Amino acid sequence: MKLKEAKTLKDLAKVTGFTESTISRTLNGIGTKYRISTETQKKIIDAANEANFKFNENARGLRLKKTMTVGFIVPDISNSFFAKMASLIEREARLHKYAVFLCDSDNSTEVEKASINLLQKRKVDGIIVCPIGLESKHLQKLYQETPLVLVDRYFPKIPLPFVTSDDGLDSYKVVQHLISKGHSKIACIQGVENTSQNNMRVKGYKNALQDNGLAFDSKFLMGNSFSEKNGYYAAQQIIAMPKKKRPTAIFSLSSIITLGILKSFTEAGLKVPLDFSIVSFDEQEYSALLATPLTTIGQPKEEMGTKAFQLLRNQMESKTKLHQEGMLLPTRLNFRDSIKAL
Amino acid sequence: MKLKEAKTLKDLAKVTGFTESTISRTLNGIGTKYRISTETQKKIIDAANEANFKFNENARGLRLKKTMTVGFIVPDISNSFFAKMASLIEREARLHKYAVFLCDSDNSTEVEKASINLLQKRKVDGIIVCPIGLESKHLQKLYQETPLVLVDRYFPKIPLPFVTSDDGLDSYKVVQHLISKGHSKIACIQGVENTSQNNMRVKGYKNALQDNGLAFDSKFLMGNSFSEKNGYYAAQQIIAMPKKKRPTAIFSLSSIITLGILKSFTEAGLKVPLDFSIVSFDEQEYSALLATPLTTIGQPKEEMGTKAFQLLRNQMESKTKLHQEGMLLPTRLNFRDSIKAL
DNA sequence: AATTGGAATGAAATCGCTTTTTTAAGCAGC
DNA sequence: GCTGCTTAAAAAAGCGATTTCATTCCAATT
Repeated sequence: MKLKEAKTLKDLAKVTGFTESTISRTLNGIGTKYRISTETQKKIIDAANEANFKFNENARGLRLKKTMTVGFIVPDISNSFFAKMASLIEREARLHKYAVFLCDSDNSTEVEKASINLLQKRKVDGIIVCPIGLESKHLQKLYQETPLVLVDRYFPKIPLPFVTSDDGLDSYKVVQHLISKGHSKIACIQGVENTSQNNMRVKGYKNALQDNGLAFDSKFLMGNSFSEKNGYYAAQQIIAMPKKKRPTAIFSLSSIITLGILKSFTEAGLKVPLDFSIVSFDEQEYSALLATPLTTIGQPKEEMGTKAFQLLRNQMESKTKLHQEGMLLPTRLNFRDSIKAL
Repeated sequence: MKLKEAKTLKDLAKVTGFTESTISRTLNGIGTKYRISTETQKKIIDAANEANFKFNENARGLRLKKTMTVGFIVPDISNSFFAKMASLIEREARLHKYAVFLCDSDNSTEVEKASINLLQKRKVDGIIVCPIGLESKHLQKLYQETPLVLVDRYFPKIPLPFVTSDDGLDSYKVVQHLISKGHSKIACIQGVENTSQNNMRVKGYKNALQDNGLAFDSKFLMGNSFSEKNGYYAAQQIIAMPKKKRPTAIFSLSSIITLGILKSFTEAGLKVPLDFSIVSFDEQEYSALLATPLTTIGQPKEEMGTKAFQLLRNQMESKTKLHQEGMLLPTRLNFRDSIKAL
């Protein structure tokens, strides 16, 4: 065996004449602790460098029962909201020597479950999941076995650690703002009903109406998914309403929905805020550059990613379950030109 | 040991009274081939289900020398261009039972190298990388050892498999279009110089100028990174030029750069296409909805992701190196209102 | 002279799985 | 009664690490 071909500790042992244990200790930096002479250590380290030796992390993981890997499950990684979070989770993981498995649950609870299964088979040390949000049993079960943190969406009544933004507050504020500008017929185009984030936003919307003496009109709470199509069709419905009865303002619960709404308006030749005022959740790089700069509620995606990994790391490294409720980070309101005073 | 606590083959062996080999064979679906009686198999399968048994894929990977994992290295996952590709790579991988390690190289060749190292230690079966693009030696070395496919950026003179888009053609066409509309002073705001994609685009730009009898003016080839800042500052420079000498049209080599340009214009109170005509690389969901709907050259990101994984799978499963040059997929020109006829 | 103790390594078990090699039992054939 | 063939399953080796427990050598102590 030539030195340059040494791929494993065994190979290195054969070539250098020392045993696997000695080499393992040396390369793991605990040689001195085990009284391996400086001379021997130098020989081993030189040989390892020469051979461009790399540990097999799978074998280590097997032996150590710690793989230094985590999983991140998202509904749709092509959505820039999740991509931004992924970016910071990956970075944080990298800085702490963890590798990240990316799983796209494709907006399906079934795929989400399959992804969890996959990650467990791979013995990840922890999992961050942005759940679809309609079911939680499988997540509770998961939490019995593996460190877990939820991001963005969570389950208010279920004790699982989470990091998300406190969407209700600015939802309330922005709807109040619309009202103060003279709007009384305000539509809300929502995403997936009964998910935590949707609920918080809708609650803010309803409370603002109520506190200002406006009746909630269920016709004006529209839509059913965080998709462009949803916004597109809801906007068409709104356009089709009799002019006197239709809303003058729209509160859109996600940037993707907003794109659909805007597309619909563009096709119909309608202008913002001339024909409709718009407020949208989720600030994007382009929000200020659209035909009409949008008033938005921005979420701290980056911070959410960072914090989520930190919470996960706490669990992974302390081996204790966190029974804290989780973290609610503040959102940020960006006022722009998409609101008309009536 | 209780059945429900059985986590390993050994545990299952203890509980059922059969040996690990028999159980392994049964659960891997090759029991019959090894003449394990139907009765025994049923007992084993029932026990495994009852225990909710999951194979340890790390141990399997170690033994089989095949981990069913791949790595995907991108310069910046928060960039929606790469996120879209990631989405399809993940999907394709999932359908073929591979798990995906996501590595963000943070636009740094050093991190790219570290990521490769990490993936090799984890014994991935293959790697897809969108390289930073200035260095290729480490990739050539990698290709000696691991199946590899490059996406988006590649190295024209180096025989590594790649999938990318043929950006020169539409670059040429769109610049020609600008010229036909009367523009003769056309700036090009580029990304990272000497990367394949940048080169192709610039080449298209220069060729179009030349073929139309226009001299290439190096003052008009500006910028140095695929970032918003780059677009922002380049646009400021353009604005600062004496009005008679400054370009009337801008060819931006990425959507991120374009956002910077638009921000700059907005701040200066300049309008597209009134003050400047713009053409941008990379179609986005919002391209048609901006203050002025943009003329763009769209790349087939999804197809690139899919094809990249397919090419990788070919290598992983045939164990033969591909010495084909790679794939160049066509781009798509979307004409919109951001060009003024002079 | 025998024992002790520290320094420098080595041997062997183990992690959870797959696979090659063996074994054991039952029955047919001579 | 022995050989030889099936059938059914067990035993053991090995993947590449880590770690507990030994071993060897030699100087110092009793």
